[in-house]
Amino acid sequence: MKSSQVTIKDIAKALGVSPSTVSRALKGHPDISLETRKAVNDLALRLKYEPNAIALSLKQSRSNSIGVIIPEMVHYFFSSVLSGINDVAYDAGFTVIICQSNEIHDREVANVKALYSHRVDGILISISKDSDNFDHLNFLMDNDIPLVFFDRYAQDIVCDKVIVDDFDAAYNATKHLIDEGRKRIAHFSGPQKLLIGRERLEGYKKALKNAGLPIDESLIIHAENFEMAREAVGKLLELPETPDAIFAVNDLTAIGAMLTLQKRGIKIPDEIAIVGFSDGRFSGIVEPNLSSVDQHGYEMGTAAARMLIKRILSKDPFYPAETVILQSSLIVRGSSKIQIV
Amino acid sequence: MKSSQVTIKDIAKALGVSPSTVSRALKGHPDISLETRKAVNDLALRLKYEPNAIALSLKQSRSNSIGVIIPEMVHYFFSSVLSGINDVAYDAGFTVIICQSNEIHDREVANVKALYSHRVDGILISISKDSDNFDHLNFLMDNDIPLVFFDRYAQDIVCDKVIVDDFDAAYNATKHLIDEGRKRIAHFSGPQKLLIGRERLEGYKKALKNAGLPIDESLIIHAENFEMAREAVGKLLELPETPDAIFAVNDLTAIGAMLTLQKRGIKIPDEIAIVGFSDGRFSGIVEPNLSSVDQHGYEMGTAAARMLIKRILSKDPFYPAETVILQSSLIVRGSSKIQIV
DNA sequence: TTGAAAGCGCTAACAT
DNA sequence: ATGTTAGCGCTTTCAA
Repeated sequence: MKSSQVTIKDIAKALGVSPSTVSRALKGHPDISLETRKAVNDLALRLKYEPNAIALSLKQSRSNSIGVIIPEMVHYFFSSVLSGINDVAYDAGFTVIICQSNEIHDREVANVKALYSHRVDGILISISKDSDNFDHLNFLMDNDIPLVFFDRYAQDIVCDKVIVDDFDAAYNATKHLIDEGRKRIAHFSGPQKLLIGRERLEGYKKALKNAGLPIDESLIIHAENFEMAREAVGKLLELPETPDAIFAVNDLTAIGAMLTLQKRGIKIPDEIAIVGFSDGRFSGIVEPNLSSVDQHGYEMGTAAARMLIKRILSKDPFYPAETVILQSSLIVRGSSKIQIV
Repeated sequence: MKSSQVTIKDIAKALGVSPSTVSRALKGHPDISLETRKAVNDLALRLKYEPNAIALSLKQSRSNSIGVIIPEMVHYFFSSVLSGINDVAYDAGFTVIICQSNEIHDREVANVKALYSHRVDGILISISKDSDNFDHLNFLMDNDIPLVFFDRYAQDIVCDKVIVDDFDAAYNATKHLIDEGRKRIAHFSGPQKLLIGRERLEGYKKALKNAGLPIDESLIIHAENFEMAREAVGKLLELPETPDAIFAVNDLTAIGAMLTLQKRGIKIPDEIAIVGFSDGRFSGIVEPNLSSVDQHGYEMGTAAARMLIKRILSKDPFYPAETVILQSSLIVRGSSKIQIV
């Protein structure tokens, strides 16, 4: 069977009616007689007719598709977000076109163009690290393509966004350690160029301040990957007064710290408690299990997709931009809480 | 600026020429005078004209987009594949519509319909676990939509596929352990319902046989997750003769085994060597680092996308289905090789 | 060198 | 209850 794909015309011709009749019958228009309706639908089924979404899009200037631009998809957090977006879009009858900027600004610009060319009804974007020119996003705004940021956003552009409260999350993680009786809490900090790095550091400081604990700069060490964490642990242990807890900017550094400490015979959490910040699902593979902040990537995806679709369907062009701040949750596991047996 | 999006007509009107002239000028058609060409292109730039891909698709019955159906995207291997697909598609000027079947057959069917409706030029699919009816895929074949399987495929459908040689990978991993002088090698096996589970088990057995080693069923334990691995280690250690190596069906179980063994004071790799099978990037976070099989997800994605695009662009409907078998590579790290210092 | 016209598949206002 | 027509944005044959 090499039939070029079956169209409304084919059905019309076969039944000796006009294309418009078929179109109406297919969508159960009440004007059409039950008889014709049945004939049309039966034949459509037999011929496996599927509507041509392209033609529909052109006609209605609405493609029922949304675009997503993401820096990098091989990443637990981002792929979770994508998954959430996909599920919501699917339920709402939208298809999702996903572009990967690979953290390259020019590619992000090209992605925007491609999505615009395909006349997506809206775009979800997490901007790439090296983006500082946002002409491409302003172009979308000028052309009334709804835009929603998730996780990373451009400060100058007024539109919907979904972000996580990193400050709050760091504050809570640190406070948890304080509540557990820790007094000298170290922080492995992330890149201070990135907002998340700064926010997490600030949340940590705030928690100390609130608890009346001193901020000791020698306890704050930049360590954003596994190897740096191992070195950082070395530095900490050389300190005249060693810490009794570590709040790490991500799970990888937390685990790096744990393993290094354990190798030196230091008991976790008894001597040093540890809390990470979730990039993945590492928490279960260390002993004791790692306490960590869950960033709810999937929920971020669903929230962002819902906002976008709401805006697409809204007729009101003036309904104001919203910001959703997702709370992350601290999952307390064995690495930070001494078991009372 | 609320301009509804600028079209060729707008440019034509503004310049007092016909739409066809604009169309031709835009693509540098030699018939059009240099003067007109320049005028058109300048104005297009000024007006930020972007071609309407929808209209183009309708006209040419070619959408320049491909669909991907994937069981689950929050997964290191699958997201790597997606990343590879995306990069190749991007370079070839195709957009990618990604659908997630969530391992649900009905959803996979719905995904196929949606992609067909959008008249994608071809589809890449890794079928969901519970699929045994393939009418939806045959429908695509009947309608001349090129199909390429990656990783998981339907045996009854003749078309391009890209798969990994799990048998071979398992064989090599086991052989490596044998070459390292191991004699009693255990296997943590995966679900035997899945092809990969069976293939990996068979590869393991074949390596033993080839080396003249006995196959001891008490050394083969079903263990597909972290918890099961811990229990499996318990069973192994109760054996009258304990193993001197473990080949695990995935990294998670390998790490579960490692940590449990280490807790019991067993030295790795000295007393027991371990090799995993890569689901992610866990290998670096244990000490010693985990030897593991790299499945090259990204390369699978690029290979599959290239096959599909080649077929889309090919004019020859008879060019026969191909199967690409990707070799995976064993990455030997500390968990299976005793360092000569 | 340029324009007019038709058509991709579908829908909707306007007939009848 | 159904048909006719026009048009979404673009390309392309044919004509001028």
